[in-house]
Amino acid sequence: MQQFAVVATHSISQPEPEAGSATAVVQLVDAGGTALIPPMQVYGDQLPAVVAELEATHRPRWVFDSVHAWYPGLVAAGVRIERAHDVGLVRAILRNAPYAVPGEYLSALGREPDPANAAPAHLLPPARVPENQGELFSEPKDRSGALENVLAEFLAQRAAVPDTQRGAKLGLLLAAESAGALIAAEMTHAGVPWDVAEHHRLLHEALGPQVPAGVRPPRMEELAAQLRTLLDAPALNPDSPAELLKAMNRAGIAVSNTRAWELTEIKHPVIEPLLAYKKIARLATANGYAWVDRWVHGGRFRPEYIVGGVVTGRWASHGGGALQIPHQVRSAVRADPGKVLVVADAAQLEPRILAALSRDTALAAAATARDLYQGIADAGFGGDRAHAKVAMLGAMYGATSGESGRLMPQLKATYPQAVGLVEWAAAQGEAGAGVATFLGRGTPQAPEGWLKSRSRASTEAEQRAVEAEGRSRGRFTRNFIVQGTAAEWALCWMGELRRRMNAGRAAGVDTGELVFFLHDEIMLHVPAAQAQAVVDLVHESARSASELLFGKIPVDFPVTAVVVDSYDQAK
DNA sequence: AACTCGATTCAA
DNA sequence: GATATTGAATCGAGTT
Repeated sequence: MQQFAVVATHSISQPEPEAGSATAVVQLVDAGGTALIPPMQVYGDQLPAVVAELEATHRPRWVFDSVHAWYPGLVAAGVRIERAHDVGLVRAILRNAPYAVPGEYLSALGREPDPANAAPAHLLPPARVPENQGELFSEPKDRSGALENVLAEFLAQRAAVPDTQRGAKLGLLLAAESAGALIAAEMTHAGVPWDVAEHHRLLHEALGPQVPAGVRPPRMEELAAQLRTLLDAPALNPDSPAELLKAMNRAGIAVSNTRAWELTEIKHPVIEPLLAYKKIARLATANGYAWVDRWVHGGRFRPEYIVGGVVTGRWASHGGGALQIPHQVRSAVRADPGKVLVVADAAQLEPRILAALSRDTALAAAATARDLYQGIADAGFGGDRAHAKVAMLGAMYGATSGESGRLMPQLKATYPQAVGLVEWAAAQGEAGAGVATFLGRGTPQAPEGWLKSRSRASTEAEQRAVEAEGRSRGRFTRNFIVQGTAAEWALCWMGELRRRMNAGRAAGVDTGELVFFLHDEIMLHVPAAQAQAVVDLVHESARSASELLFGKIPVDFPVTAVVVDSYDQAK
């Protein structure tokens, strides 16, 4: 019989014997919500011990209003749990899930504003400060955090998942999302191993000796002086695009912006030092000494992951720019002595996802090639891989013009099912309708009055604007089904991997830690002796995730996994 | 002083 | 006339 352990700050119906001193309450229930043991009042910092005990004896699925609020404290105390249900994350999915059972719960969700449309997550106050064990589990004791309410919403959420094939997929999504929240907390706790000395060395190499904050590093200052001379602008601040643009125009360089990739086209003595300046300026401001001081502690970079933070279901992140660790500094991501990094990524995940989604047998056949784009090239582009790739990316992103747009008919002729699916998704979006991922994560509702404003446009400029907006939403829905389903695949991949690593650990093998995740790429920090075993788990998990999602279909989802000492050695 | 916005560059 | 998706983060420059 499946059991659930609900964790909350307090209980309404079971006032504490010693008022004000209990810091949490835990209730074990069955699938119908019936209590299996009396609710347990937890005092002081005893929650980790209580959770560890129940996990060992009952192995329940843990129900939290927010895993992000509760689990980091448990992980810090050395406690891990196998399964969870994150009421908040599930609420966010059900709000827009087209296959959910309509009813009172969904209606209630529909009546309140979607927080996803509110302020970005990083602007909201942090849910919890995992610094002080004593205060760790003392939330304000409002009704909304009460155990009865968490349990009631949990049961409503279970009831909202229909007992159908679609419901099974939705249930998988909800479980995977919650598992993701556990993984996110564990990864933040583990941290990316970061070699500060190596980072400082490469900064010194590129920028010159370290200077106080606010002072321009020596190599940048030298280049700035060159730029001032070459542009005959003695007061130029090259950090100001506006000033730079004016100075360049004055020097007879006809540009309308100062973007690096456009400057590469221009022949002028100033271009080379300018590009050099931009390159190291970016390094200094985004990942320089200040970045290391602020974000690397105890040899670990610990970004916070925001599960489901992107509409498509991808993760967002906060702190240190974890979604954009530049290749320039990846040599500083270095395994501890005796350990190695296992870096794995899913090769050409999104087009393979499209093949599976659309059941396009021709595209599936191309996907049996190790290099999918070469497979497409050989099938319909005369072996021209570059053309095949831009055409495919264009189909998934919604390119209408340029080379990619011109290649679209050719691609559609070869893969009518696949291209037809993304075109259908785009049409849905343009018509103001929504679409859903394979497991059933739906797009948010188009803004109120969106269609109305389309028909009400009077002037020609207004008309053009609403048409552009419609196409924009079409590109969004077109990409949503692919990016969102790819995110589901990645979530299942990690979930499967975590399960196997936990099993290994339970059997006494140190399988190391997941330390980083980025869309279709994972990094593990593992004892060198276990590297090959972990690589095997990574591959096994990918196969398992593919079957978990799609069943047995003729589409391969190969992953590459390499064992390295530092991140720059991976691909 | 704090906030907002555009420009830019980084990532998958 | 042209337009590809999703993000994070920093800076300068203008605003409140």
